[in-house]
Amino acid sequence: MRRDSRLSRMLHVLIHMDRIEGAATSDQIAQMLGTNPVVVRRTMAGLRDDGYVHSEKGHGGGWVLTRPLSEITMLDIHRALGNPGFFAVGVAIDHPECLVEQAVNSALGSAFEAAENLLIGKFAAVTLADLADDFDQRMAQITAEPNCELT
Amino acid sequence: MRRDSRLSRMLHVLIHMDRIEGAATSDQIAQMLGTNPVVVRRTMAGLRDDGYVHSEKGHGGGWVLTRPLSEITMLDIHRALGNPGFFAVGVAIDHPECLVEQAVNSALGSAFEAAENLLIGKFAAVTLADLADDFDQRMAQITAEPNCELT
DNA sequence: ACATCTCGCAACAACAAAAGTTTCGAAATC
DNA sequence: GATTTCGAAACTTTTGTTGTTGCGAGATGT
Ligand code: FES
Ligand code: FES
Repeated sequence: MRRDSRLSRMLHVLIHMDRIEGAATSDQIAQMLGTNPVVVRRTMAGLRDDGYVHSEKGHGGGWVLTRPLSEITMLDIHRALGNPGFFAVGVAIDHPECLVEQAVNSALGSAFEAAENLLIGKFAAVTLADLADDFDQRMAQITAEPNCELT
Repeated sequence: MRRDSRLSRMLHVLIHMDRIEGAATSDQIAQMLGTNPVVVRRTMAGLRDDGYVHSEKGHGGGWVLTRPLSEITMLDIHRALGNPGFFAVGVAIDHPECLVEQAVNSALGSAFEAAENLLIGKFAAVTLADLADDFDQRMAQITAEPNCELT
């Protein structure tokens, strides 16, 4: 089953945005992500609606962060993307009145609920500033050459 | 994103199989699941390969359990279905050498790993006999009328 | 003013994965 | 030998995502 990588991509983008001068255009971001600008706008629309970024038209326009990375958690971005379900596996509801199905789905459901709560807790605990710090540490260790337009 | 409900369905089926006389045909199971026999065979093939069920051809043939429910865990069935990934959300690998991406994916990856371990632990701890017991308790509480061929 | 850049939005096309269907064959029972 | 039932391959349908195209609106530069 194909995986939704929007969260990973958006986190990546936002941290880069924090490090560059001025605005990043949808085109630049699209190239960085190996996709096209319309997809970028579609994805970032959620972040804009939730107030994490702002978009500006015209010359020198594009996307800018509207608040410091320290005030955005991974969970915030997940929510801004529409709070998509984390799981590719779920319960079947073929016979809602069947007690076997109920017993099975209750066991499955509580396991997934526990896993989801764990994920939510972990995501809420990490700000983008934490990720940026992690990046700095990695950068300090090995001085690697970034290979794309946005450094 | 569409969810894989094979695990839920197979657990449901196996517990029913334990309660009926003789073999259950792919056709019967398909009706119970609201699908068709070919899909059932496809899905159950994994369980057969891992030795949880046996299939017999010809008159009176079909599927039978090859071991007691107490010796099968939810995790066993998940594995028998090809050990599909639990998550619908995953990391993007657009620029493997980008340290920002690495930092992001490390944070995401460790969260998913923890959640997956939690799920595996929970699934391994529940046998199908446990689910059947849960069913019995539900049955004892409310005496409901089963509505399908397999009671 | 006018050209250019950039986002916003909607409609459409392309693609991929899962599920469902059809068809044939093989083995077991009646 | 007829019938039941699984096994497997090929094909179609469905569904959701992603990518594309096209037009319009707002902002900036000349
Ligand atoms: S995409 Fe992260 S360095 Fe270019
Ligand atoms: S499907 Fe569970 S009772 Fe019929």
